[in-house]
Amino acid sequence: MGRSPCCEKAHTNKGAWTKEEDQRLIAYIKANGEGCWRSLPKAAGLLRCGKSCRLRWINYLRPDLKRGNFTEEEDELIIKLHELLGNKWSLIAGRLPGRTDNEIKNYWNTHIKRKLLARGVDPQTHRPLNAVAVADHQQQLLQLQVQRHFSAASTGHHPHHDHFAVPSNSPEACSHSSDDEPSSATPPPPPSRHLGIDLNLSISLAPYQPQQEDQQPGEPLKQEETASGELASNATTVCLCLNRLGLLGGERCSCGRGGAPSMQASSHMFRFITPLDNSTSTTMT
DNA sequence: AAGCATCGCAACCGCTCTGGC
DNA sequence: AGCCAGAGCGGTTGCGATGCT
Repeated sequence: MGRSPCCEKAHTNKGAWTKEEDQRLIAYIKANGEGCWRSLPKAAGLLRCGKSCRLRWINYLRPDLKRGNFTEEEDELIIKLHELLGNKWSLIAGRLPGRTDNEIKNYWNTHIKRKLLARGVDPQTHRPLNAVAVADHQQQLLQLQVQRHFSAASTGHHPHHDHFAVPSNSPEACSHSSDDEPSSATPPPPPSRHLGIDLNLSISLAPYQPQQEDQQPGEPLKQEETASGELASNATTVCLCLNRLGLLGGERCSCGRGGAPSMQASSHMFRFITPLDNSTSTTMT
């Protein structure tokens, strides 16, 4: 049977958008907001498919887009995020306010790849080129875990509205021993960090908060403490670490964020703390 | 100046995921 | 449970701009 096409291709324009089309789209979205892309072109008087309208808006016309060159700090952040997430451009874009997945993807392919190669680093594995073959398997495992974790958790809203940090590679990122049993000799985990960036995974229903002015690039976001009052008080963090998702055999989580992950109306923050050690990788099939 | 090669980015395509029925 | 529409994502393509011969 097959799916009906997203638009009536015979009667739609293709190729570059004209100024007039842009104006129509902007005017319509300003008046009516985003949503229902399929019906938007007709309503806005555009001979475009809804998908094309969405892309044009998200990648080019959105008022909060930051046009212009990427900074050195953005470069490094993209590299670090890519090392952890792989080609999950929308997730990476979620950490770069004003940048789109498409923009980052293009920038990666045209600039950063070359930059890494010049450094003697493989752009896919982020390992020294001569060590790529050896490390390839391990890196793929790490990326697979992270990607699966994200895909299980972050679907449903535009990445621009996601606030997340990167999951930890540290097995200690979240203790998965029982609350009831005193935890083993393992000391309380340090703030989860990896490659110099915050490794706590938080997805918020609230819009992404840009880094604070005084915050250094690559430094963990301080949203919970610094996004002051409103967000901090409203953001009930819900633990969604893997064992609560049933991926580690249902052990009880003792990360202190868990409890019953009741999705209260005030629960605007979801935290993912993932133990990504070798033992878990085998369970995540 | 013309022709060709390369680069960079906007846009498209095909697929997956999700939610509603 | 299965189907379908809508939305979103990542890979790829097309084409204008730029550089080189």
